[in-house]
Amino acid sequence: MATLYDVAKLAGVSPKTVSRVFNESHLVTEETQKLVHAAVKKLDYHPNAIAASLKRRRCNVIGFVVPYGSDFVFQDVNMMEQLRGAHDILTREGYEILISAPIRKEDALNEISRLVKHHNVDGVILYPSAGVDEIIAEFDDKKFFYVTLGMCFPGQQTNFVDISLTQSAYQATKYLIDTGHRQLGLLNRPDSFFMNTRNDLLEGYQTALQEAGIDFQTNLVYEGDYTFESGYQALLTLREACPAIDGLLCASDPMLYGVIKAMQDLGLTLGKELELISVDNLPLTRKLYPGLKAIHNPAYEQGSAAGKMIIEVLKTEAPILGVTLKSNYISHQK
Amino acid sequence: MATLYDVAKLAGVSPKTVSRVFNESHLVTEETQKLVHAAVKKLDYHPNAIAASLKRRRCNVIGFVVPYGSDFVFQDVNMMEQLRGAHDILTREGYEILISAPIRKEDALNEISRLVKHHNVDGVILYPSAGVDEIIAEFDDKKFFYVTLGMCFPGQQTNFVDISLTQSAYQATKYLIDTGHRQLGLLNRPDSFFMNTRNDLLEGYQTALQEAGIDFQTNLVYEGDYTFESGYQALLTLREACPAIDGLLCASDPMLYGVIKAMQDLGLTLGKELELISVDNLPLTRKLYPGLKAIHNPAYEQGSAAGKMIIEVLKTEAPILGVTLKSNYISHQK
DNA sequence: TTGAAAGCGCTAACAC
DNA sequence: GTGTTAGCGCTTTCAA
Repeated sequence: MATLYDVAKLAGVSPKTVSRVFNESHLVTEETQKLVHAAVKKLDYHPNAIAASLKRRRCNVIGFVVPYGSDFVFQDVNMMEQLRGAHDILTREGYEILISAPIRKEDALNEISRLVKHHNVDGVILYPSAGVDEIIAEFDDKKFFYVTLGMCFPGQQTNFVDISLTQSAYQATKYLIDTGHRQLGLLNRPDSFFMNTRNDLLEGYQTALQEAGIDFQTNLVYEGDYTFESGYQALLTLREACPAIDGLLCASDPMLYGVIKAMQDLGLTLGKELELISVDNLPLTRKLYPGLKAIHNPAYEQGSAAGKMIIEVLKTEAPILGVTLKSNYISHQK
Repeated sequence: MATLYDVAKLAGVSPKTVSRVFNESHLVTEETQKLVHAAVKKLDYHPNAIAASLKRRRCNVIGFVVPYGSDFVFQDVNMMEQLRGAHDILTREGYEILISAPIRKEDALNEISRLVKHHNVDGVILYPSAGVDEIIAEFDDKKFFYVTLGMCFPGQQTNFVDISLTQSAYQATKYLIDTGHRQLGLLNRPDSFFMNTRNDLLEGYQTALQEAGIDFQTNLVYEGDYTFESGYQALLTLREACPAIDGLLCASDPMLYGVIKAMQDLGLTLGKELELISVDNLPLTRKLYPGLKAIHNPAYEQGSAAGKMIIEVLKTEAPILGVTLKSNYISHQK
C-alpha cells in the first residue's frame, strides 16, 4: 500500500503538499496538483482514513444506535425510514453510518458509551428509551455529541428531533366525527415507549371529541405495543367495552393490520361497520388499502433532520435547540 | 482524555502492560491487572479504537454494502433480515457494521472501492448487482476481503452465500398439483436481478409439472420486479393469457400482496378460484394470511452465514468455498 | 505557496 | 510476566 510519503517522493514534493491536495486543494497551485495526481495514479494511492482520524480526532462516522435489540430494529419500517433519512444526509456530507443495535436490549446503554468513548464514532443518533436520559446527562458532561430521535425526558431542550401528532390526530378525529361516526376508539402507542410524557395522539383525539360534545370514555382507549398481535387484541377488547365502536385511530400500521385481521375474523367490513385511520401511512398500507385515511408520520424527514442536526452539533461543538416536526393528516384521493 | 500512558504512569507499570490488560489479559498477573484497572477507573480511561486500528491495520468494522440506492434498501424486508443476521454475528464477534447504500445507484461501485481502499472497513458483505463481478476481480487481485450475498457471476466458487429455491419450488408446485390445481402460474423474480444465471424457482416448478405430465406454458410465467405493482400487473396479465389459472407461486411477498389486491379487485377469493404460495414467508404475511402455504426464504441465516464467512476470510486471509443454503417448503398448520 | 519536524494513541517486535 | 523502542500514516504547528 502506497503512503503519502511514497506519493510525495515520486511527485518531488513534500508530504504536506500531498495532504493539501486531498484536503485543502485550493492552497496548492494547479501545476503541483497535477504532479501529485499523476503520482497518486501511478502508485494507486488511497488516503488512509484511520491515520487521518487519529490525527484529526474525528473519524467522520456517525453511530445510529437503537437500544431495543436487533430483532426489533430491523423489522420496524419507521425506524428504517428514519435510518434512510439520516443515511442520505450523512452520506452526502461525507459521513459514514455505523449501526448499532445490541442483540440484548440490556446491553444497549453500555454499547452506546463504548462506541463513543472508544472513538469509533464522532457522535450518535440515538433512540429514546428507558435510561437514555442518564446517558445524555453523561454525554453533556463529557462533551460527547448526540441527537435523539424524540424527546427523552420531560423538559429536554436541545439536541432532539421529535414529531408531534396532536394536530393531525385532531383533524383525523374531526373527520370521523364529521362523517357521522360517534363511538371513536384510540389504539394508542404505549405511554412508556417514548420517554416523553406528552401524549400527543390522545390530546388531539380528546380535543376533537370535546369540541363535538362527545364524552371521552377511558375504555375506548387501548394501549397497544406496536405489534400486529396487540392490534388484533385491541379490537376484541374495544368491541367488548363498546360494541358500537365505529371509528378507530391506529397508532401504528402493524397494529392496524392486526385490527383489520380481527375485523375479517369478526366479519366486519372496513369503512362500513368500522372506519380506520392509519397513523403511519406506510407505503404498503397505501397500496393495500388505497381508500384509507391516514396521518403521515414523517419518519424520513425526522431522520434527515437528525442527520443535519448532528452534523451541526459536531461543527459548533455546542448543543442545538430541539425541533418538533408536525405530522400531516391526509385524506387520499384514490 | 486519558491515554494509555497516563494509566501506565498512575498504575506504575509500562504502557505495554496496560495494553495487555485490554487485549491479552491472560498474559498479565491478576495483581497487576487490579492495579491497572484501578488506574483505568480513576482516570476514566477508554482505549482509542482508532489508534489501535492504525497500528493493527485492522479496524474491526465490516461494511454492509447494497448497491441499489437507499430508497430501495431500507424498504426491503429481506435485506433487513440479512442485515440483522450479519449484524448479530458480527456484533457478537466484536465487529461494528457500517452500512453503505449509495443514494444514487450509479455511485455504488465507487463507494465500495472507496470504503475498502480508505481502510474504513476491514472487509465488505456485498450485494450481487450488475458490475459487482468487476469489483470482485479487483478485490481478489488486491487482497481486499469480501463475501457476496449470492453468486455474482456464473462459476463463482468462493466467498458467497447463496440460497437455492429449487427443491422448495418443486415441493410447492407438487403440492398445488396434488391438491387438484392444473393451471399453475409462476410469478418469477427478474432474471437479471441477481447475476447468477441459475433460475432455481423455474427449475423446481418445471420439474414438478413435468413429473405430473402437465405441459409447461411460457405464458404462465411472468417476470416481476419484486414490487407490489408488478404483482398486481402479473395477475392481470396471467389471467388474460390463461383465464383458468388456479395456482400461483409468488417470488416475493410484496408481489404477493399485489396479486392479492388484484384478486380483491377482480372478485376472486384466495384459496377458491386461485391458490397462492409465498416464496418469502415474511412475518407479516404469516399473520395476515395464516393459512397460506409458503417457501421460507432463510434471509436471516444467509446474513449470519455471510457474517461468519467474512470473519473467517479475515482470519485466514484467503478465499473460502461458497455456500448454498436451502429454502424450506412449509405448509402452515394454522 | 511550500516544507520540516513533531506527535496523535496505540501495539509489534524484541528484550529482559 | 513485564518493559523499551520504534513506528502505523497522517495532519498540525511553525517556519521559510
